Amino acid sequence: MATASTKSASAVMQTESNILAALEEHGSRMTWPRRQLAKMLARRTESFSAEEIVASLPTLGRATVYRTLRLLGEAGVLCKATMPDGSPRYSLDDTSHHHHHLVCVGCERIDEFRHPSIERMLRAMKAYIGSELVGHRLELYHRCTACRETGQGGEDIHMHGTHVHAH
Amino acid sequence: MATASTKSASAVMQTESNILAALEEHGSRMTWPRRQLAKMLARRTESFSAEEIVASLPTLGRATVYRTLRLLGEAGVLCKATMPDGSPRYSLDDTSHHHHHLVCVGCERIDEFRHPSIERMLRAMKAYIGSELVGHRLELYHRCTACRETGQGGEDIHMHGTHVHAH
DNA sequence: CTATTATTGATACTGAGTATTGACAGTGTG
DNA sequence: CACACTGTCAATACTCAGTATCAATAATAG
Repeated sequence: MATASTKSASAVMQTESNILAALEEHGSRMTWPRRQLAKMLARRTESFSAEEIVASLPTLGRATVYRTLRLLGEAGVLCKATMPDGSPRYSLDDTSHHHHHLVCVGCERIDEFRHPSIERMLRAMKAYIGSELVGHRLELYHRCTACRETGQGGEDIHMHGTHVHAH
Repeated sequence: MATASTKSASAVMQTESNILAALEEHGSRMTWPRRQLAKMLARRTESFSAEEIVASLPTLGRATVYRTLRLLGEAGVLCKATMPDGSPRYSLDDTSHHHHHLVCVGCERIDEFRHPSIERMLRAMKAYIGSELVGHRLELYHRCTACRETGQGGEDIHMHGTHVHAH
């Protein structure tokens, strides 16, 4: 378990070779730009935006970065979470199983978690809604213990209609 | 209850004067552009994008449209939901109470709902997560009965890493 | 080694807004 | 009613988060 900030969520470290292996398994060719990206991503411990990656690898084209991030998502080693303001943020992780995001509004750390109460809720909703449920989106926003201690992320959460609910 | 597509969710109709009253109550001045917008929105029964409104009211500036949509959100008569692909969609509704969105992937209709199992789940998560929960985001995607009958929205839901989970 | 096919980067585009700014309009007070 | 004081306006330009196009090139299969 890599995180000290919560007792419940985990963030699986991915190594460069891990990432490349996943890509290969997913049926992608092994290219220099992809190796560059894997190397760069493996070094990151925090979440990041796509543009940060674009900027930090100026020899790669934008399209390549975005394409590869999508591939990594499909390959199950990268996830894309939505911040309270709606902006996307990526993070390396084992995304091959069903899970949800626990996002810190202070440091933007993204953890994954699972909890039976969620599956239970989804089953209840499935029964309640008359029609065919085809998907769902759930993110929980919190202030991790580290951020609470340092006072990070204490500002009001900007939810201007985006339907991020306080409480 | 306005909808026939599900038995559980409701879409409250808002009239032009309703909308303007909410704006006024929220402390906004009564201006011609806002009246235009209210009139236009009151006619819409389906969800819409901000750009659709910008295009359909060419005498108003973009900024005015976006600003006013935000105000309407704050005033509790408009909500902004996130589609499976991450794009935002607006819909008139009574958003003054805590609720979530039930979005049809066929016709993009947005309904609001509430269910005790969700509150129960959130309470459980609050206890489970060690840290301070500050917000959450939840949307359910479904195919409404009308769309199932007409075969709309049967295509695969594009969730390319956005963490919209099937099942 | 060669043919096939995936991949690349450049460029330009879309969608969804936000920032800036000078002009103008609504309103509250005298 | 006049005036000042803000709130609001439209235009413009900008950001961020991608996607589309496409000709050139690289990876791999046979």
